[in-house]
Amino acid sequence: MRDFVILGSSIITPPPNSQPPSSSSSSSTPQHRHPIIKPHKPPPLSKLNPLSPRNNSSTLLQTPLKPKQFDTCDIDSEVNPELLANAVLVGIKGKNVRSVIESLNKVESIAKISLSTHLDAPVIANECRQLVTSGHIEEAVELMEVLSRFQLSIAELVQPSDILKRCVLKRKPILAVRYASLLPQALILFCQIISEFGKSRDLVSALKAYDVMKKNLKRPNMYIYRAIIDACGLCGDFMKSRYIYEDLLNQKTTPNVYVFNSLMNVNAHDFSYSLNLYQNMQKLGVKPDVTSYNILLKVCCVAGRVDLAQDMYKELKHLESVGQLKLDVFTYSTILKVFADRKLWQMALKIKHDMLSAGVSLNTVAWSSLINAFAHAGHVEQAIQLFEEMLLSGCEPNTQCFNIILNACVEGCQYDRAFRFFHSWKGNKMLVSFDESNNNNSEQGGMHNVTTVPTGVSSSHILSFTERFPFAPTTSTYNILLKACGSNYYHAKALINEMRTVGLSPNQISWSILIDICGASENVDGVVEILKTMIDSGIKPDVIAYTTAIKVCVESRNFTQALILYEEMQSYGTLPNLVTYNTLLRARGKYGSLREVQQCLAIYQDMRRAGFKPNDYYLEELIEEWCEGVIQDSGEYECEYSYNKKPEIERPQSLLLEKIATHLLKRVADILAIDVQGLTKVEARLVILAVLRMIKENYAFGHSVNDDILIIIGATKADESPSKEILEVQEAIIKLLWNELGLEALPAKTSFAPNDRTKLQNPKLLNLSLKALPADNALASTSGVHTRRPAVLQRLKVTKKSLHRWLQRKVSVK
DNA sequence: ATAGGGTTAG
Repeated sequence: MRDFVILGSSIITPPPNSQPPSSSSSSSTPQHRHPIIKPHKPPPLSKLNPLSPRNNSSTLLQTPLKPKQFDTCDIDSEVNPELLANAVLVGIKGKNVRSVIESLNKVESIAKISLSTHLDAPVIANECRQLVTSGHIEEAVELMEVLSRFQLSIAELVQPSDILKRCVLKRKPILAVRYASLLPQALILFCQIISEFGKSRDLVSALKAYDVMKKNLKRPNMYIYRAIIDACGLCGDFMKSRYIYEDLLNQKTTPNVYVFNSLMNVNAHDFSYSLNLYQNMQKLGVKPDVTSYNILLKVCCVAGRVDLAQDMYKELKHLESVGQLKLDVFTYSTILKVFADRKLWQMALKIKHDMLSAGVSLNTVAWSSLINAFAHAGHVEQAIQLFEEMLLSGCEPNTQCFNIILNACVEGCQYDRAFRFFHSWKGNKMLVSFDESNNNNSEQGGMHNVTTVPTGVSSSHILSFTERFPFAPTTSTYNILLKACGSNYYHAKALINEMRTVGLSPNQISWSILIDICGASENVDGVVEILKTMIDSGIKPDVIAYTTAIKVCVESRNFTQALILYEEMQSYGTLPNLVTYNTLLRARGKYGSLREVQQCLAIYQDMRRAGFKPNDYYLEELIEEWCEGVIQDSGEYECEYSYNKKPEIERPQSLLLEKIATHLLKRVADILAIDVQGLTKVEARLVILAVLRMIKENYAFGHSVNDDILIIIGATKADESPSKEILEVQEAIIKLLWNELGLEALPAKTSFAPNDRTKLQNPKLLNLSLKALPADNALASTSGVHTRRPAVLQRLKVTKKSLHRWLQRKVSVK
């Protein structure tokens, strides 16, 4: 490290008299007079480093290494160079690199000893290579560092890309930077180090390398900034890219257009942030280029903002017409995808026309997007026609393009046709062993005619073209084909096996589709088995796989298994998302027992805790079906469910459930009050309905209601109006009781504070309830004495009389 | 130097 810092800074701050490394006169400088190992005259970059994008690196490169100036020290300056050189070679050959390095470090100064004249460069180079290939990169780099101090050019010793790749593999960012610092093309290599770590998804190392580089760079280097920002994007850590950006701004450095483009690209999924970057860019006077606009179009695309994308496109077209900029094939491809995603095939066709009149020819990607617009819209024939047109225009299809055609067939429910294409492209080498007639009959549904009548001509036509092109199916191809299996589980399983025989492996998507297919026959056991197979084969089921499996359970009315999977996924660290919760709650109609409803409520609570917006719609449906549904067929439920059982409360930590539990555990005679304090209006509604259902069911067992029931809504300070939340809950409860259940609900005096005057003075509430609550005003105005109680309980009273009426009703009023 | 296309759950 100590050496590196010096070397690193020497790269960044060239001595005033230094020459660029590519300069042909460099060999005459005094630094380069050593005869055996060639002086610093780098070979062409392309040869030296296949990774480097350009040979002309003069703008990137700063200077050759400045030799380290050793401190004057007490080391023997009379060392015999020949002896030392010999010792070095012996040390190297004896694989004692440490001792070599130590020996060399003892040498005080190149002015006093010209060791290099005595060293045999090819031997050292060979040893260095061996050190690298045997994996001893630390020693190799250290040795090269020492050698570089003796003016020995180390550029030719080993392929830089080879060492760097090993450093990336071994996650040695600092070693990589140390090594790169020894070479004249250090800055190019710096960028490569960062991007290679990024590609191997090792952002930690990329950032370490970046930090070390930054410390040794005098000025911020835009290439390096762009590299680290892209690495953040590759590793999915867009937040890091933002910190780097802020760091730049804090240094009062203005990023260039490339850095801004990379930033926008990495943050493309955050619409407002990207737009903000674009605005800042303009504020700082950085002129956007076509790429900037292309990325902004992509931002609109991922945000699903077709409107904005269209506006932008029009604006760009205008800029083009006044000669300010030229739209390229990327621009057109992106806008094509915008339309393809929305199935706007007419608009996509218009873009194709625009391209042709602008003289921009469609490439494979543009064709693919165009075809996909038709595929998504279910227009199989047009998609295939365009595919042929593409082939005729001389554009070569690739696997993704083939996949789009296969998917077009699948989205058009022409499953058989998808398989025919697949097999013809594959040259019929691998037919899956399944009964094709069975597939035809069971999978085609209403589209059966399509697969037999008009397709023959078109398909064989395409065949004649596509035979010339290589078709290498990928996992995506097989996933599309899996969908083409419809509900034929055996066919799907055969495809999964086929994947393995062609060297592909099923991914999460493959397994999810298989789960879905298996579930079509309500085969819950099969689904559980697939999840197990998935885990055994090293693929962790993701949210979608679990949610699909849960969907199968729910649709097969196996709520218990659904809950097991729900628990299992969390124990494996896979968090349920909104879809998962909705899938579980969607099963509301399938629930009957109190316990199942409670489990459902627990899920609802989990959902809220996980930060998802409670889905009132599902919840209200749940309650309606559970509570009011029972009212409708009140004659049957006694035998169906046992209400003497104590309900099992699974999550006592949940406030809602806790409250429901407290109420439901009480015997009917004890139910005097329903406490809904701290609950939202939806939750309060739930608790009340749950208690009412309990009462109703107990009534069927012969227990009646002996008193009014109080509903405690919340506490209010004596001199203040009830909070907005309390009033909202109260309003909802009154609405529920009066309008939906036909129960009589009146404000109840509280024992804490006799003055309830403020309670119903909220105009909103008055509007809603006064006409239904004739007793209310009288009650509120009776008391005139202010007390100084700290809290007033906001309560409603449900009258015994109305409860009796409600209990005796056989059919719901709804 | 940066940017574009295909497959999964409600």
